[in-house]
Amino acid sequence: MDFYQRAGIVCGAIPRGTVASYGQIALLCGKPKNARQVGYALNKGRLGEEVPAHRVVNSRGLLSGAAAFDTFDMQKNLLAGEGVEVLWTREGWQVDRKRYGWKHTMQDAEKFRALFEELGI
DNA sequence: GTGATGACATTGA
DNA sequence: ATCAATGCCATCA
Repeated sequence: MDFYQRAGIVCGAIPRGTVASYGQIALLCGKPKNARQVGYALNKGRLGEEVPAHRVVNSRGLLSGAAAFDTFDMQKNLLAGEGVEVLWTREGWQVDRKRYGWKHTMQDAEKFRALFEELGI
């Protein structure tokens, strides 16, 4: 499904040291309602090894916790390695989206849209 | 085809 | 702020 190709591209475009939400990815893929599919795609490794799946969190900045990584705290460690603060809260491992959230611009969205059209996906 | 599942999001109490 | 209820939609069984 082309949605997964798009998701792969968008995830790969998340800047180092920032995180993006599932909904944000879905939105940039042109499918605002496919947040769940983004998670599904990342889980099965459908997007390939080189895709930085650890930079994707939910709308509240919470890490998945799912063992899609080798160890449970792998995602946290990868983020910490990029300078992202990951805090242990009542909810779980969490990052401050105000500070580390990817603030994509309108131009970014347009760029992706154009790219997808060009690739026909 | 039908129904359950899920790394989600939003809304309303 | 917190929690429950809904909506969502591509996979799978």
